[in-house]
Amino acid sequence: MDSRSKILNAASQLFLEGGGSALSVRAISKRAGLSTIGIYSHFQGKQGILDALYIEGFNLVREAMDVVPEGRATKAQVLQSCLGYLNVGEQHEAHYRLIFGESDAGYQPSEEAIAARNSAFSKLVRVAGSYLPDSSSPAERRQIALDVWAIVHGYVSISHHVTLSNDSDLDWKAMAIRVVDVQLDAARECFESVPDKI
Amino acid sequence: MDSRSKILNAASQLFLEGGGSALSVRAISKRAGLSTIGIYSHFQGKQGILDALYIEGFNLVREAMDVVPEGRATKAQVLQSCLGYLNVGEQHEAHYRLIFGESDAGYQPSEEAIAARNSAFSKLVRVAGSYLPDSSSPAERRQIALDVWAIVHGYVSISHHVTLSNDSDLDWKAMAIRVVDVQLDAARECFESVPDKI
DNA sequence: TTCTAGTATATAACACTGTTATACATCAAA
DNA sequence: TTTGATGTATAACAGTGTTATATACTAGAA
Repeated sequence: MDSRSKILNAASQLFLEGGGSALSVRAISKRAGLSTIGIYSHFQGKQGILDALYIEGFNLVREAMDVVPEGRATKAQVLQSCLGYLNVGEQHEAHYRLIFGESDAGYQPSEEAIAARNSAFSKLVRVAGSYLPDSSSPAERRQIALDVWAIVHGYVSISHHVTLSNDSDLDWKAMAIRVVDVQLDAARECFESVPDKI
Repeated sequence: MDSRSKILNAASQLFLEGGGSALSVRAISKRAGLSTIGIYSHFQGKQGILDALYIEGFNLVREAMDVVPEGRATKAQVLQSCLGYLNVGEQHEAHYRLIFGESDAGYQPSEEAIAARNSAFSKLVRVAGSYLPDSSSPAERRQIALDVWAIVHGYVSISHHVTLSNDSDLDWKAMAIRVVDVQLDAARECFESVPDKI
């Protein structure tokens, strides 16, 4: 295995084990059995490592939402896609926190990393938008996608920061799905009302 | 002015100017014209400084939502309270990011800080819950409050991390209010349906 | 007034962080 | 064999939070 792969593997391991605070340059190089210098020759320092993990995180999100076929989608399919997002937020907390700047206050995603983020959002736009009538504009599709994103992200983020209640049976993922469900209905009513009246 | 106040003022200034990354122990003490040691005698180190700012942040949120009188509230009043929350997210970004762990990955709020958070959430429960019928249970009130919190937080958080669109006229606060509006109607219908059928 | 106790402040150091200048080793091509 | 380039290691620099030690100052008692 080449040094670049060794470093990336070591970084992923440490990140999964201890989150962003466990990701020091020296810890990575020690785990990889190499010197610190490789992180600066193979990557652009710690920024490069974080970029790689950031991209990995958004790829997880994009793949988790990728359960809807091309063309029109049913509401159940859209909600399934949201559930995929919520599962990533639950199961890959470290990656998710990195995406929203909770792992390293100084980290700013590179252009490539932002491209990965936009790619995931495009997926969301297509999925959420595919529930709207064919007459809907791109702006309307982006609108509903942004609404869905804000809602599911809100629940994921709060679930990470607050022990939600004494009742451990409180299912925040189901709550998020229910809110999205209501919102999808509202959006469809709103956007369909005009054509219906013709 | 005593040393404790000097330190807290200096910390607030630096935090507002440059966010969490500008908050180093040495920078605070330099700004305050004192030695670093005061931060450890008057506060519990950097943790203590962050606690003070964390509490300040949640007090801002609680006060911003405090526009609803005791007893039953109109929907407009609830939405006004949400707008207060959204304004804090917009105007006090540094405090808001600290609350959600985006300023210092290692920071864990103390008991006192968590009490301030719970106090703000209690306010939200009372406000959002006051829109429900009197027959609603405490669990239902906490439920709708958590929904509202997740929604408004979702928009605030995303507005901090993504340049939302090419269209700068995209008003994410109005979007959040609209989603909360829809959700309040849905919740009221849901909880009122049973008594209606009696 | 002088001595003492206790508190507040300052200095310097420790262990850590990301980063980089320098030096060394390895290997392919001339 | 020599040259050049590439990859790696060591050590250092500037920064971080923290703390042990030493100093100053102030209040109260003899």
